[in-house]
Amino acid sequence: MKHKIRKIVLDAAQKGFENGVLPSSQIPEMEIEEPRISSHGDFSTNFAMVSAGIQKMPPRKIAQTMVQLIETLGKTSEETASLIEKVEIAGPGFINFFLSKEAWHPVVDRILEQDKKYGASDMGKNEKVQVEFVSANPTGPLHVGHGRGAAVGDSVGNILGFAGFDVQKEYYINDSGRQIRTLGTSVWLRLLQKSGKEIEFPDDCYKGDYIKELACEILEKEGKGFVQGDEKEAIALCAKFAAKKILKGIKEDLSSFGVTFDQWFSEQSLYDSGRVQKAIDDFTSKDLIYKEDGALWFRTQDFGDEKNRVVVRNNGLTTYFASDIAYHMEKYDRGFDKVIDVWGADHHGYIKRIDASVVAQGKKSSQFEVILVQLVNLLRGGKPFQMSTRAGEFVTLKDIVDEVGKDAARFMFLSRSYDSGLDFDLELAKQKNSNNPVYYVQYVHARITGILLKAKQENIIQSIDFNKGKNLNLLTTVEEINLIKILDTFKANVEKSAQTLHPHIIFTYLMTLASAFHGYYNKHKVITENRRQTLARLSLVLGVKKVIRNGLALLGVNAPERM
RNA sequence: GCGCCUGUAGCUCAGCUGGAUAGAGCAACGGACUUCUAAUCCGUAGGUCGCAGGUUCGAAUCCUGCCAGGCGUACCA
Repeated sequence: MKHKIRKIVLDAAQKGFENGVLPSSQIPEMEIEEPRISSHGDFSTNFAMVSAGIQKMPPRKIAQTMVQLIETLGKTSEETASLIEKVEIAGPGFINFFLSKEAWHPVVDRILEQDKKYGASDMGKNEKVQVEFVSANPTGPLHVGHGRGAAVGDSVGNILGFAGFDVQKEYYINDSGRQIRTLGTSVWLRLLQKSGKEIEFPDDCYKGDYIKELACEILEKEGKGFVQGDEKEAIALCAKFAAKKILKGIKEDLSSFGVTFDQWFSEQSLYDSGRVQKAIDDFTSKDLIYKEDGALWFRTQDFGDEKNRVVVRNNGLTTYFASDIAYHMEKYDRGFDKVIDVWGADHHGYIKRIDASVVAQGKKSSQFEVILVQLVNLLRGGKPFQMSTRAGEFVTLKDIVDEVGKDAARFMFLSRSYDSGLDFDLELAKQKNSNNPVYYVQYVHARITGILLKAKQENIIQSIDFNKGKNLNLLTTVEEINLIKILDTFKANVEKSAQTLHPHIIFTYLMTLASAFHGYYNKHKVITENRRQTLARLSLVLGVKKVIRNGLALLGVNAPERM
């Protein structure tokens, strides 16, 4: 609807220039906005104010001229005439448009026709985008923080896909390097303890109970003789076994959280294929890497980092940064126009150096973006939930999904901007009332399904799903027009969400739509004695149902038929 | 010290590519089920948009400087 209004303004301005009532044909940046206050119309533009300088006329004078031009336009264009009820000038020079009720009715038809595609956009122009998220080390189960990252990454991927991007979701497995060796050692030591050896468990090893369980499993599988074997070999075996097992658990936990990946990418494969070495050689030949104090340094400082960073330590081992460089090179080689990494906020110090490596290989800084997800504060009944990472006790993602459910958890994670820290209250997420936003929105879907089922039972409609609106001109109450207006903005919200990479925009939108629907539901009956009006209202609520479903799908939340 | 994020109602937060009287939920108080699901709705009350300057016809929104909180500042991952 907004772009229709914009077109009318542009046409009018053009006409004004041709007629000589406006001295300039230049069109400045202007806004078409939806005023908060209904007395300011359905749409409003600041055209007159921002044109004052160009036209060398006072804003209100321009506005007056424009109103006349738009009225003239209405006389020649039937579409414009049927769209606009009246145009007013207000305040310092706002031009306010009041639309006719009929102008809104086609929106319902569009929703029913487009169904699951309603709200989709071609804004991404099929551009190839990769979203990499979670990528937790396979050294332990996923915890709450990973959950938020998973929800955000998955959702951003969905939203970008819906907005016309060609999206691939990827998980990077850190299956190489020190922490995997530490994992192996941890399991090995627990295993030795199990078999009766007195060993002090080091502080820098993983302490969770899952390590002990893994040790038991290996012991059972390999038999008692295993502890007598070569230690180095045994640790390597432990590491491999544990990492594989843990990764399997991670996959399961993510899957029950509704998150699936298009690709799981192994860090080790970058070493095996020689890509890490190739990246180092490549940068060295371009003098981007130099040797100092026995280590190899990448000149990230030349790209705005605070200091240069080590890629190969003086003991000959590569740092994670080295494989990260190779990994990001590999991503672009796969043809992605844009690469998005979702990281926990505690990693923000890494942005500059990865960005440096991206720019150093000739990509634009805008082709790489990091979504920094702020930390989660876990609460229970309003009280902070202390987690002792040192003792290896923490609340896992699985615990949360088991306790509050996938939908509630995901909705909660996506309810706020990831720029802000998030309080996640387990008690609150479990409540099945208005304290818990997920039910508020899902309830709309269930309620509407109930209405449609009843209408079908009473033979008012043949099927609870149809793709053409009926008697839409009978939708005339303020609540109905208001609902349609909200439905109309869905696509704009999807686009904004895709552009800013902020899923909570969809959350906020769904809450607004749900609130408008519940209000309507309590004020008006859908099924009434008036059959024609009933059909009109059924069309409208079916539209609401579809938009709720589409929106929830973007967040990875189910839309239940019944609750 | 430096970097990133945050500061809006008692609480949790939207709004931040500048617009006309700053919103929602929770909590508080008062109402609405003989009805298509009350997991809902309606009403009342509640704000120096951290502080101070600046840009602008117009600033919660942009700029600068402070103040406060979180996180980070390794040849760790």
